[in-house]
Amino acid sequence: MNPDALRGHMDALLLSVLEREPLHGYAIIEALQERSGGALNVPTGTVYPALRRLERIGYLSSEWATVGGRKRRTYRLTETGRRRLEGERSAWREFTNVIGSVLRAETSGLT
Amino acid sequence: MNPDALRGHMDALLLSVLEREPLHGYAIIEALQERSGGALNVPTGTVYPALRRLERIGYLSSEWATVGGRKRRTYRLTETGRRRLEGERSAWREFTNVIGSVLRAETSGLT
DNA sequence: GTCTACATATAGGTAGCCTACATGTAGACT
DNA sequence: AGTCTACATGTAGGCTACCTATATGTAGAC
Repeated sequence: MNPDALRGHMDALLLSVLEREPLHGYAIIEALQERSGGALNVPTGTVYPALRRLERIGYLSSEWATVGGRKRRTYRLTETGRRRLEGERSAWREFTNVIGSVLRAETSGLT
Repeated sequence: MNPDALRGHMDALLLSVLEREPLHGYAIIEALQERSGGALNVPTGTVYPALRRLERIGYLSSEWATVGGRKRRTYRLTETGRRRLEGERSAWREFTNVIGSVLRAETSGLT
């Protein structure tokens, strides 16, 4: 997967994976792999800064937890984030329609 | 349309629009608008450098023409570019499948 | 004489994603 | 006791594609 292709879609992925339940960063990375059938291997250097950014702008909130002696920062969707996810979903649909309409180059207009 | 979303898909758009016939930059911009139903308004500062880049790496070739007193640089797909377009198309399908599979968050696994 | 459409081009800014590295715990295995 | 792997978070710095803004010029309409 060309890394640049993810540009501008990372937020949608992260918000989407947090929709059903709060998760910590490491678990988010695993969830992305699972849901994509192994295709998405997003590095920590991408995910952790992105989560912080999303928290900073109010789409996520986080709190620390200690599980089995290890510290986790668990992120959850805020109400704003949930609305944002809806926006991301419809933006995704529009995006695929637009690009798809160009790539599906019907050579013939009328027969 | 969020500009960042285009990242990594510009090449596919440009190659695709040149598939049926050679076009010059200005006409390419218009073709992208038409095919996308007006959604794609790609600025000249994006298109012209991208076309040069695609020529440099061998996907396009170009030649100057003068039409109605105006100079045009007309781009056409090379054989390599045509093969590349096929690659871009299948990459696009995979990309949308992967992202789509994450965004389509089926909350229930089995009923 | 001015305005719009046509037509190409580049310098410089922005920002998000990645690589590479740093840090630390827990548990298994030797 | 030492090593290795999985778990877990984080940052600094680089890359690069896309955009904004600007420059330059022709043709035709008004």
